[in-house]
Amino acid sequence: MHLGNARTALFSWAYARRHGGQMVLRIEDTDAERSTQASEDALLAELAWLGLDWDDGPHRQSERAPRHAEVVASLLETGRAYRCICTKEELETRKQATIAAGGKWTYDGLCRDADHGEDAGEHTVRLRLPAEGALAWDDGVFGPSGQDAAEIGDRIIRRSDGGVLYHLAVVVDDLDMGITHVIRGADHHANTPFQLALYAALDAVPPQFAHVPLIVDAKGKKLSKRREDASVGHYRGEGFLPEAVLNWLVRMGWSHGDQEVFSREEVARLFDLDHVGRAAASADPDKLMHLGQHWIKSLPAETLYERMAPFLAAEAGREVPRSPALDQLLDLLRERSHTLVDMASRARFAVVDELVYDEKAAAKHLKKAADPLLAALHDRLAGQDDWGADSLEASFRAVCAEQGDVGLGKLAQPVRVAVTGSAASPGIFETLVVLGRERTMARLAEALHYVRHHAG
RNA sequence: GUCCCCAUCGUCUAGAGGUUAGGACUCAGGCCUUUCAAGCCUGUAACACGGGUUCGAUUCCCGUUGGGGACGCCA
Repeated sequence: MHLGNARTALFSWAYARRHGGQMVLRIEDTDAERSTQASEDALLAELAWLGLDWDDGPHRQSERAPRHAEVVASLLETGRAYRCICTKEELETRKQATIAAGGKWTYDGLCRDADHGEDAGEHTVRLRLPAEGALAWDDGVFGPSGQDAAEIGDRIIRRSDGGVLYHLAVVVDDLDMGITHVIRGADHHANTPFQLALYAALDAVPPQFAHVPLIVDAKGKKLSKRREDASVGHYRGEGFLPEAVLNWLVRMGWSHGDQEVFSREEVARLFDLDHVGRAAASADPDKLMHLGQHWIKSLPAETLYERMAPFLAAEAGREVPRSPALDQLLDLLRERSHTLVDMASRARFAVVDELVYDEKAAAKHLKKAADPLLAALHDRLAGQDDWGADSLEASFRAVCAEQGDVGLGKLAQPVRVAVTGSAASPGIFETLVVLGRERTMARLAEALHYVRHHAG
């Protein structure tokens, strides 16, 4: 699911929730080429992941083909639509000629009054637009909008293969499903007048339309569907929390004063079309990073474990059961992680058996100079009963004092590399507590061996 | 090309005639400190341009420029 679609879905959902309405999910799959079962499954999965639920559906537009055909037939019957036998090639030729002559092209109406019948051979069906008058509406975001009917021209509503076009299908479906509010991307703003003509031809009252500005890339261009970072699934895979992605999306184009952080519930309570802006917004990955961290920090321990479990398992190569020590570790890590992937890699040292030292970290901290410090600490801890953070700290400080009154860092860094393999981790005492006595002692011994045999 | 839309820090935005133009992200510096973060403090940084209207325009109007969208027998 594209970021733009996701945000549109979010706004629609929020609007419905805020106003006590019903959210209807309809999949517009009349283009068989682009609509696959896989794409539909992905869409539903992403919606669920974001926590956006619906009250009705999913409906598939493709299943309503008979109804669409029926409506076209009745439009033909009443003369509000007509058969057109102009071929694509003829149309293209006339269009180019018109443009070359400096004119503006809309369908020239050649078949408009020709009254072609069912026996016309291969033909399309066009909607007959009023010769004059405006097709106007009051947009929920853009305000008064509209275009003269004469500028639009009679457009095709049924292809020569009998399939119906999107514009006809949406209008019929929205009418049949009793849709009262349509919130969609601003790329549809210019399509709305034609759809209004369709409502008029059907003697129906159109719903309220609100067009939300597009999401563009860093260069200001419309997000291409081919860009992998334009999809919700991409961020999900990166380990971002759905809470973060939703928060990120809702702030593109919508604001609520100075508030930056919104839970799904708050969005449902506060969302408002009045504060949707009109300018396109570009998606800023840095902001997502920040929100990612914020939401990881905010999750309850239990939820955090549930979200982390698959990422932890991937890192460890096995299921990692929840335990008090793991919860403690996750708590230490949540402040410094932007994504679940990030956090899992930081937790790696505690869930694997074989530690691999980060090359640079080992070169810098596991040097000969660390030997006496590490050895003294190892001996001292071997005789220590209390494995609490406070006693560990006392031991560290005692070793530093007796080894020439060195700074704590001189000891802490080598130990950090020894037990986590990395030069960066949570506080060293907490880290040792989480790791437990046995593994700490083993890793200290290994590091000592490394210092004596590999270090330069 | 035609029609439509948009325009406040690099980015997301607040602002709806009178503000030291606010917040957030990013960036820089500082504090804290056993590392990495987090947190706290400070700083850099914006009303595209030109005309009006007005005692007074970021705010209203017009134009210019720039950007975007739509112009399909796609959705």
